[in-house]
Amino acid sequence: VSQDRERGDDEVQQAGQGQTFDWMKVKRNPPKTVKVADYGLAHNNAMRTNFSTRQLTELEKEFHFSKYLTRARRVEIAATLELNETQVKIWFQNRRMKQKKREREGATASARPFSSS
Amino acid sequence: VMILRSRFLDARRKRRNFNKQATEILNEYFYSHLSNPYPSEEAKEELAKKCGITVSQVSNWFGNKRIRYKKNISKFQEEANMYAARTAVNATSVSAHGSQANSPSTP
DNA sequence: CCGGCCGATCAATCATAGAT
DNA sequence: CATCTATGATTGATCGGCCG
Repeated sequence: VSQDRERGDDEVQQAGQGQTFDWMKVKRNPPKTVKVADYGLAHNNAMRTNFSTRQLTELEKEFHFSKYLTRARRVEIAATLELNETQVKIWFQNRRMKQKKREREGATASARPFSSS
Repeated sequence: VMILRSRFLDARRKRRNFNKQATEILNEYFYSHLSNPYPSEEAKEELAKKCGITVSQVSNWFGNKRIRYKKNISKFQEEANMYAARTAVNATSVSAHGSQANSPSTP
């Protein structure tokens, strides 16, 4: 349950009021999304890839077919969609979490008449 | 920039801001735990109940709050002082060990 | 020892509600 | 009414822990 520890050092200048705690210094390492000599999209690293509608549609289709990937399927999908195997793996990972979240929300179908102001 | 920009416009289109009271509760928790604003699952559930929102929304709120706060601390200084004064329950217990034990319990 | 998964979170961005 | 800002939600990807 712990969190990321400070990676790299830097000092966060604050107005001298509240102190600067560790969580405020947390920095994520840039993505290593190697390759994908695509057009105007993510490159070697340090960028959040924007999946195309085609890729997302295909991934959704595959997910519907099977929530989990097999090595072979992952390779196939990655090749077809011009993505890294890691990206496909992560996409399925996130997709499963999303599914779980939706189920949880749907299950908690209690009366929730909005929050009035 | 290709066409096809129409991201299946998710549900994020019809967004509703939370109550002033809900925001009040969330900020109170956030600033009274500024040393470690990471509510446990149980704490999130309690906050969700008090605020009349879902646990996911509580998570989103804290996620956004944390990121935006550290992005520009000075911008929140005023708000921080306000809530800090409002809640004297300051816990500087970020010290050693990782024993949890957060929030009360089931009411 | 390694790779995949889970759960939580980060960080950037989207789209809208609200303030000016 | 147009414009700029505050804010809730989404999501590709990271982090640490756990497991086979």
